[in-house]
Amino acid sequence: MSVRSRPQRSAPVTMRDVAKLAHVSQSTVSRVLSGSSDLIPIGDETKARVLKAVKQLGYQPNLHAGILRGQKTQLIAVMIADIGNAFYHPLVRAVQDVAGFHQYDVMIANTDHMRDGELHFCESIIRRPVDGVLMVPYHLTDADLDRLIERTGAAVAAMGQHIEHPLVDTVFGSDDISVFDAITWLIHVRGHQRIGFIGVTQSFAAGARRRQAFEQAMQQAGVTIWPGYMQQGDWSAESGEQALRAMLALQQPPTAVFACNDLMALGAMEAADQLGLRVPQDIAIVGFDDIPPASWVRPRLTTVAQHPGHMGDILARALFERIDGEYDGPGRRYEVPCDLIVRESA
Amino acid sequence: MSVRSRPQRSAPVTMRDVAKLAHVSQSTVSRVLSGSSDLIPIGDETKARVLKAVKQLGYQPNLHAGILRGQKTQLIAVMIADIGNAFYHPLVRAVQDVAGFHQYDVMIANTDHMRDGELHFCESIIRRPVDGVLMVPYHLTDADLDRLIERTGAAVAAMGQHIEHPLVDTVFGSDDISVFDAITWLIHVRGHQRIGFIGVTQSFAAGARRRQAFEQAMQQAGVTIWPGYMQQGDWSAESGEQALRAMLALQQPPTAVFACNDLMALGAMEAADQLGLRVPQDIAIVGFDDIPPASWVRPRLTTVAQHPGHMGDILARALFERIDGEYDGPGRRYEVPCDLIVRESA
DNA sequence: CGATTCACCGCATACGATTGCAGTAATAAA
DNA sequence: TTTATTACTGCAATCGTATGCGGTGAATCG
Repeated sequence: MSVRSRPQRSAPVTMRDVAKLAHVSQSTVSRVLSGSSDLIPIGDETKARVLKAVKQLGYQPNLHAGILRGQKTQLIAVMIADIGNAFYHPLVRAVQDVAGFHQYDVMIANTDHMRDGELHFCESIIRRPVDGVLMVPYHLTDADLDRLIERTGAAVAAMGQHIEHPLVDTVFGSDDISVFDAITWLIHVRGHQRIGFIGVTQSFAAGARRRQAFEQAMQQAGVTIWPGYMQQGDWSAESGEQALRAMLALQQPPTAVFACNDLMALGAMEAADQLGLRVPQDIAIVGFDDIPPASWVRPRLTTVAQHPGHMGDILARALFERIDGEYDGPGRRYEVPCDLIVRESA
Repeated sequence: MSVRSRPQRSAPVTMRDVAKLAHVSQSTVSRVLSGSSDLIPIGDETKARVLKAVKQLGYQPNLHAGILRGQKTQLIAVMIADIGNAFYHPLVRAVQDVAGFHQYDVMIANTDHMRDGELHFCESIIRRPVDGVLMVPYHLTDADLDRLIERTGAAVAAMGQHIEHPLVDTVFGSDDISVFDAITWLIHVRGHQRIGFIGVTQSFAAGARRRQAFEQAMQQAGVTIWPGYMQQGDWSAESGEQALRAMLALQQPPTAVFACNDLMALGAMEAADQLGLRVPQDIAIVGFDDIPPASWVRPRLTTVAQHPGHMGDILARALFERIDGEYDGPGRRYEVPCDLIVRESA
């Protein structure tokens, strides 16, 4: 090859170029390529000439042109909180795989758990409409989704129990049940009486739900929640570390803690280690999510497994059913159960 | 709000709608909105009417129309091997942040380390041209990149020492030097003589380079590499586990191993643990990358830190300098040094 | 042999926004 | 009063593709 030092963007190859080379009209090229030659027949010889010209010029159709004409964008958008959180990787990966199977590209945006980020995402989609949107919203309301759907006509699938829009398919884990079970297990099987909770702001629906499940489990077992036992983090490992430190500074520290996600649980383990406490003997720790590092640390983290990969797969398939027009009924709700994975940290 | 059960995608609001409402022509609306009213003046009263109509209809310009006319796509594409590998997260995140700052959306594709995947990515970009491409290619040649640039006119930035296209900006870590140093350190400071290597196929430029650095370090120190000490994985934790198992099954197993990435090193630690070996007393382990879990495991992993976030930032900034036309000279090469992080596993 | 049918192909328009060019009215200059 | 200038606005072409409609030549039918 010869690498020119400045490859002038050679004028892009269009259908007209192909047409000229094949001595046919541009419409004929279009018909040959789009397979509509079944309806409006094209001579075999002509077809061959066109195909040859296509190959010779290396013609690739320009998607943008078709999009303007109202065709499919062959693009879906994914909104998550933070690509840096391992919880989203299997989800994103599953979505990308399903999309790839359908010949679709995937746009990804982070919101950092902020409503502004989520709204900004919607604006982006209105400016650049896509065929489908797959999201993990924390703050968006059904009204926001309604606006999005009305303006863009996109199919929408979302993760989260709190989404109830009539046209949006949703998946969600049975996290409330699982939290309840995990706490109950901590009390009755492991014999803990002083249990702390590392949660997040109530503005996260998932956070509020898990906290409520925690309180219910405690109450039902007749175990009291001591002051200072309800700490708040921001989903990050660092915040988990701080939260546990705060609890351990109490006069009567808990003997076990439940963290709303693994990252915070891992941070808590770090704090325990630094304070010279043994896990689980001095302080038992239970996480939520079951991200890979949970089974790499020592002691291995006892946690509740969600199945983000599976969830992403379900969501993506549902989304493409709508995009492909195979389904257009009311929003479907898929619940995928979580599993308590008992390892060594509790 | 009222959630209709089937919000008919209300006919999208176009400039013509705005024009009609404001009793002006569509071109006038365009001029008001695109700020070109500085060159071609527009009456204040007219301008106000247009703006009011825009707000009233909630008009948002359709990006696709402008794109077809040769405007910017406001979109960049990112190609990585696997979003599931923690190494790429800071990189992707940095790119997304820089892109967001420039009001750009980001498309992401995985190649799973396969050449087919990389080529498929290029085809996608030719079909849907973007303003910029940021990639971590393992197999793509300069010729492939040349074709990509020629066909799409996109600015390209890549990670990898082996990319030398005259129009592509590149970043790369000084991984060869770091591997050399790490091995030398293992020999002279830690006193190891029997050192194993967990690498990958030679078809990965990075793999070949690190392996060569390993061999050079060994040779220069006059330490022999025993048969069976060169194992091959596929970058995954599982493969690292198997690789160490294979080495430990040798009659004379190594006392230390170097793994080409942290995932494989973590897998090796897992294997050591299962075989009842103490790290680092029985077997020392050194990784490469310094992903977060490296400092969560016990013993903490000694590893060579690359700085993917920093690299992504550099690459993204370079890319946007080209996109914005602030730079269009020859490809720049940025080297960012790696650091040996001594922790507890070696 | 004239009329109908059919196979095949091109013309022209539309999608939504930008922009060169032209046009109109009002004002300024001659 | 005529001309030149300015301030403002509209017309129409354009990007690349899909598609309704119309046209042409040949074959078939009555």
